[in-house]
Amino acid sequence: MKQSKLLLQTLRETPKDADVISQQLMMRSGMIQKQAAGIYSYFPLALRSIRKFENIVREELEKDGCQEILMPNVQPAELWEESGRWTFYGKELLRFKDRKDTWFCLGPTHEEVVTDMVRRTVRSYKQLPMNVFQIQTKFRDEIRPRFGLMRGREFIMKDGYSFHVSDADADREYWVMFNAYKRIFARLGVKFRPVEADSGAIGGSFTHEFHVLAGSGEDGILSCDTCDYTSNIEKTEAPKLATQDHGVAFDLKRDHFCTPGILSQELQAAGMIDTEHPKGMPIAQTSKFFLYKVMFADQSTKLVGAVLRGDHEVNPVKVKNIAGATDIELFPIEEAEAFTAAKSGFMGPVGLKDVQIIVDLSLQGAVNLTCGANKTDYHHFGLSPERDLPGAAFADIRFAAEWDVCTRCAKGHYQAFRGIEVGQVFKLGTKYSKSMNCTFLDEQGKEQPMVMGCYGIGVTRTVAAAIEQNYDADGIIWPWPIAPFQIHLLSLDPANEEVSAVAHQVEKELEAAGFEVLHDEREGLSPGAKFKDADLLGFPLRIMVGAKGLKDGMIELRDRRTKAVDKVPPGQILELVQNAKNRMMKELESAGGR
RNA sequence: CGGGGCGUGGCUCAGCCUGGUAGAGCGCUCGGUUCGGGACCGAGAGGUCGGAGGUUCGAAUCCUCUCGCCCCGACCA
Repeated sequence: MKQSKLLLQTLRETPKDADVISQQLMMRSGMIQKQAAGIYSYFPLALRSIRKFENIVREELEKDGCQEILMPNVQPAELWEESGRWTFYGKELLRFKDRKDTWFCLGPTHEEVVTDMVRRTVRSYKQLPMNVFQIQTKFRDEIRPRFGLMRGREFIMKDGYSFHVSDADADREYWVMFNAYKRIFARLGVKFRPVEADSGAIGGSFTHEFHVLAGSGEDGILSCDTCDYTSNIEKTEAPKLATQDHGVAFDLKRDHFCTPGILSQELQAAGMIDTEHPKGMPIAQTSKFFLYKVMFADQSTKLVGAVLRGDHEVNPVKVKNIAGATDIELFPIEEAEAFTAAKSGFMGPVGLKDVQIIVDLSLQGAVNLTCGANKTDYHHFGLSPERDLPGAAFADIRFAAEWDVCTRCAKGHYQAFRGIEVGQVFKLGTKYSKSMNCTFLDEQGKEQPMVMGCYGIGVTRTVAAAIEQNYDADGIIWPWPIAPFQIHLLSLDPANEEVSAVAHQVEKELEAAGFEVLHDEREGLSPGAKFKDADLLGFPLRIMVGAKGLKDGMIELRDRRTKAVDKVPPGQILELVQNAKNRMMKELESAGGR
């Protein structure tokens, strides 16, 4: 492919509205252009990468018997009304009317359509299980699209759905897909982790997210350094810490400490001074308190108070799940202050009415704690949650932290990573099959709802994530399997006849051997400019043909990642390229996840 | 949706405070000299200054309204 004819404009300067690396590099390298917030055009280079990744996905899914289908982007409201999501899905669902005044939406996901397809086609247990997928453009009208392809409104996604006669069979398929995803991301050549995640209010079901590891990732991940336990920090089980020795329990001393005007936990602890604590309280002997308003599926609400050790962080997702709620928000500060009759910083769990109190596990059995007195500027001392908070539940509601002991193996410690969520496997159960009446006849001739699973991969996000993990100061460093081209061939003196002849010969030879070559034969550009462009585009291998090298009968091969250069006569370049490819593919095998 | 910021040739930005009829660098075209890490000289093309209204003899500049975009907080692949 001749670069002079490629639809491409590289930029020397970073467009000002690009703020993450992948977006900056994809815009500078002419791969994408923004059309509107979160909506991009893909140029040939980008599309080549996307297609390559899609094909990896296809190949691996087809190995497990998944069938590719294509569903409509524009979906009738009827189906969404049936599942109940027309009202529940919020504003991310872009809705509009056609000329006949009928409501439609742009598909943000396809559970409704696929369930409709299957219920109209599958009648018998003999036709199950069934696993179908599509690779298609999705639209979600995100409140705040950002980070280029990482969180667009329009994006390409692989979504797959499976249908089963039983829960057990859905579980079996879940792990089949889990392993298929591991193969897919391993082939991509990126570092990744399958991560246990919060399954939300759907309840009982388990789910894994697949994360590409990158410092810029939006999600926190904790991974045990000894066993396989890896989870989203929203979900990571926090170990119960040993109860600390706070001496012999005494009664609750009300309004014991006065730390006026001091809000932060550390300063408060330091300011809690009495004759026995002239230097203030240790922070682990203080407690902190948060009031949440939780909402349930039937739209009712309730107040929940969370009590934690002063040096721990509350995890609202855990609080929400323990309360059995579908949604949670911090009780607005003014309302909370009115409710407790104390300013922020001095609220506490003692004596509150109509509040469900949940105490973190690490405070179970603790005595002589401090807590807010529900009186501005004052704290109680001597709190014993089990004694002083009747009706309180004890549960794990704190964020696990790096170096906490793993709850699964009790040996290892958590290590922290940042991740970009690129895929998810999820057991749906019968949520859609029941509401949409997607049933089959079992061996007894009895009608049963199908058990469903769903499996997503953000295709465009994955390509962006691969860049987030593979770049340097000069540009992208593509992993071989999804590089737009594998080889960048630079004619440094294209007007020189010998250079041109050799370069075209090399191009032909490599292409004949099955390699993808972009030939930069543009005239009138200095070598330096071509080098800069080549580094920016970041194909794994670069071949340089110049008059200077040919004087000695040599052309050069350079590795984008290591910058190592080999010189050979043109006749040996094919062999050298083949060796380099083999080496890179071998290195990829060790780069993947576990 | 709340808070903050920005809209000026394809890209990055100056000019705005203190109104006087639009500028630089990069990119692009043509000619010439260069040619191994973003070369140089000369000549060009390209902008209703996001949009509408207002103030004024005169608005990129001041006022009002609007649209779009970006960043920080609750959703998600």
